[in-house]
Amino acid sequence: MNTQTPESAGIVDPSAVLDERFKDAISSVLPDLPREQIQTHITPSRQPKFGDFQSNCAMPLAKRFQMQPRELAAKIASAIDVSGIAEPIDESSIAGPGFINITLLPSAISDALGTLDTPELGIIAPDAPPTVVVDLCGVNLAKQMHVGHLRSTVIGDAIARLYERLGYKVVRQSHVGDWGLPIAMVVQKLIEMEADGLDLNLVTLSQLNGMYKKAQAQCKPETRAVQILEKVGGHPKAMAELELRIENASEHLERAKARLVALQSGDEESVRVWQRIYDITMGACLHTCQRLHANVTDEHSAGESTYRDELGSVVQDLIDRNIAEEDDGALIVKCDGIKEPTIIRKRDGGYLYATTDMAAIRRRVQKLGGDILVYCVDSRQSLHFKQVFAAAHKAGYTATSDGHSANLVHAMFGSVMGEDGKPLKSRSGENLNLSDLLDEAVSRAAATLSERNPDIGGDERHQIAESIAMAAVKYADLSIERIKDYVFSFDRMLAFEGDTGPYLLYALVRIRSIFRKAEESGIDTSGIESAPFDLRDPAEKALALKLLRYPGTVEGAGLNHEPNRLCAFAYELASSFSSFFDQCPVLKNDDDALRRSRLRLCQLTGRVLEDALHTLGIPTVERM
RNA sequence: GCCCCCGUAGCUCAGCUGGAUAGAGCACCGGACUUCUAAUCCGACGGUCGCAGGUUCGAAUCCUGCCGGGGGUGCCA
Repeated sequence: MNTQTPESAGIVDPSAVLDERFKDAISSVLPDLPREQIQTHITPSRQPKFGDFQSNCAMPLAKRFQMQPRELAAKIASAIDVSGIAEPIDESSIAGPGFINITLLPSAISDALGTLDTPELGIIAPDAPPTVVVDLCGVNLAKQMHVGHLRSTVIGDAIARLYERLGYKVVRQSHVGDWGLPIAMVVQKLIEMEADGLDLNLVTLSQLNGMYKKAQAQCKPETRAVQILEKVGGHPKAMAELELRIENASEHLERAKARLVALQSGDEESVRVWQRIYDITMGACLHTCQRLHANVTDEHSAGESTYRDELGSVVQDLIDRNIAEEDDGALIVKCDGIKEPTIIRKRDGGYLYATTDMAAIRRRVQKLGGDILVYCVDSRQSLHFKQVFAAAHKAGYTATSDGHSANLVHAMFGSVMGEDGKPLKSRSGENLNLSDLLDEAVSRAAATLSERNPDIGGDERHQIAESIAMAAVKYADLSIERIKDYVFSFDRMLAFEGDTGPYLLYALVRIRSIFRKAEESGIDTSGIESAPFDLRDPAEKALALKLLRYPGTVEGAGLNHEPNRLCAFAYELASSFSSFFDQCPVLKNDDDALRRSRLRLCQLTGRVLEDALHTLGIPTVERM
């Protein structure tokens, strides 16, 4: 009953076949219309009563050729040959203003599922895969990761994984903030503390973070306070105290500036301390990335410091070719359509982050071979990237080796908000530390787990809780539209019910449980991957149709840099499976052929769900 | 001032290149566990898609204006 007919063998996506058949039909009805101009507008139907797919081609075509839409639809219906793929299409298939409803043949769905059921799950890599450089994570030296880094890391990694899944060549780049005055302040501070007996080998990132803040405070003159005091008339003692602090601040600042010069010129002691700061910071941050199941490692780190020898040549190059011009002592690049010029060198001769980003674009295109550059960075940087992208285009830094221009994308994202609607902060008003936040998610997950499933204990319980927590946090972050601010809520993301990471893991756990159970009961599952499909129940048909949308969804999510599309798919798939699980007995089924069909459907669903989760960077568990 | 982003059910969010009666989850109400993990399933309730125009067979989606919220805006990153 499931023999693949020659004409339907090899169908991955039925809508692709329907697309061809509709093009044939439309060509015969409208011979003057060039085939490559035909748009068949085939989409999955929203409601089962409208069939499985529909074509909305008749309305726009009728308009173009000044015909009645329903009349044209009728002509297409009588001309089309859907043999081997769908139920015959006739007048009764036409609905509303001219929708043509299509119901697939059961055999066509089965065949398509069979074609999907391969190691690559219907996703075919391009012959000549382009290179994508993904900018993500972007931690700063001497600072702990906070919620701001969560999104860049999680979304950036998901975008990278999507491209990898599509077969593109992916290069991750973490633009580490490891250069400049703030770092020099910490270096200076650390050198002073070391002189007082501090052992650098025992310093933690948390301590560095404190020093960073302290150093910044020490270098920040409180001139504003003096102005106010002068205005309202302050106590002489307070004035004296403040003036002393300003004096101290400028001393601290001078020492920091001197330290920066020393560091930049390669002074041995400065570099030694800087390296220690680097190691401490990256050790902790990369560990957090690992915990998040984000593929960000040492080899992906491309700190600002690595560009230090390129900044001068970039600036000189822009001057030589008259791309940049001097303005009020600064060096700027003007770009059409952007009012604000891009400043690439300050009046005092110093370089800015735009300069570094110009060098980074040049390296990423010309050295790393990037055809697409994706920046997964906060939306507040949108003007900056607009400027830098335009300046890089103007300078020709986006020219690829094959003569094309690289595509530069700012995959921006919104802020993480607290449940009060304000940016998420700790009780004391500081940025929320990311590893603390993850710890809390884990302990909440562990509490729920021991309540739901007390049988799981010890080490396994901890590991499962860790995975559930990461799945919850990451799914919450990935499943909403990137650009929007989102409200962070432990209660919602770890909820017992609903559209959450745990729900997806649970669906997978149930699938795995079926196979464990089958083994326990001695049910033979060997060769299940070639069992014929029998999709007699509406729930299994719905599940099958959902599965067929996987390759297209991954492509759409990847090329548009929108992981939330794949999240939505994963949720819908898990949901379809849950309905199926509820309505279609698998193991407790007397019909051996049907049981094998359903086992294969479970297996395929499990593979697709697992693949989707892996592509999103969400860990899975065996049981929960 | 100028520029960018957002505004969909009480709450949190979907809605792919304009397509049928705008969909989920939470909350609330009613059902389903001697049955493959009920962190589940099924049903009910719930919306002037910020407002007003425009484009057209058709607009949450595209265009213009306005209102509300957020962000950015020449020498920090």
